[in-house]
Amino acid sequence: MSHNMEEIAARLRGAGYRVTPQRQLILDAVCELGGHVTAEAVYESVQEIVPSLNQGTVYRALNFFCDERIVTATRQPDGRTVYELAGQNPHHHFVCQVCGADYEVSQQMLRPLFERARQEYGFAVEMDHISFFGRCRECR
Amino acid sequence: MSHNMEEIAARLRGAGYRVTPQRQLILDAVCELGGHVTAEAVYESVQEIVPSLNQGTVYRALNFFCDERIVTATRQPDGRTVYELAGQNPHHHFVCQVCGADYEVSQQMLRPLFERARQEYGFAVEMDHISFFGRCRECR
DNA sequence: ATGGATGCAAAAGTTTTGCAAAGAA
DNA sequence: TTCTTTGCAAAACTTTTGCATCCAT
Repeated sequence: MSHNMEEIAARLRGAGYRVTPQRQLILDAVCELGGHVTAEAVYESVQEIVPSLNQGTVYRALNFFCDERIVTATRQPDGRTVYELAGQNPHHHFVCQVCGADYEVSQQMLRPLFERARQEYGFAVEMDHISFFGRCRECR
Repeated sequence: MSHNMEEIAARLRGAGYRVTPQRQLILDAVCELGGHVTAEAVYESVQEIVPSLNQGTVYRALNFFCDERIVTATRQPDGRTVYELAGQNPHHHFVCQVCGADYEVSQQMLRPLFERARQEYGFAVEMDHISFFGRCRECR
């Protein structure tokens, strides 16, 4: 998956935000590292290019991108937050707790569950990026 | 929901663990506070009875009970961990992000999803206590 | 030039841990 | 008595924040 920086940059500038080299680097890192990435991994990655780039900046940028729906954040059971480029359509994950294998799951697959939640409880699930942890075929 | 301390105590002793007043108090607190409880809330609760009881002890006891499958832990989006007495049968939650309303959801309701995960991906979901966040009927 | 973003460092918030003392079995 | 658990305090870990400076627009 990749991101179109031109388009994103235009949108951010239009909203009064600024497109800085730091933000671009950080978004590139999220993209290139792929899958679920920790803030720590992003920090280490961008620091190889610009050693002066600060951890606080990484967190602020990641939170900013989350607010702007450019990336999504997921809390893992271990307490850390992982980030991922937000695709055009929401999706979810099956993540193997043993080997880390990561299967992307379409929103459609959860629809029956969400539909039942709405019908039986009047409850609207508002999570657009759920990770289900378990074991993959190889690790069972 | 309640817990049978006699039974739990016997099992723990049988496994070589010790049943201390602190552990009993902490388990009572999880039970009486009901629903999803933070370690902080447990700490405050037990401290009213035994002011010298330490925070570290609370965390150690809660982790211990999790290991023993006597309570379950859930990471919230805000980063805190909430605990709950583990029922005899696993269940899940719909939690309203606005008012905190908490609907218990049977394992059965998630079974079709888990079944598809197994069939289509060979993936075995191993979460026995998932919280889905969203909005309840009243808060929509 | 203007005000949003960064760097730096300190702090906040939650959870863990080393160690000596206490206490359950 | 033995070995687990507690209390205490310090630390670990992730994330946030105040403020002066910098820089994208």
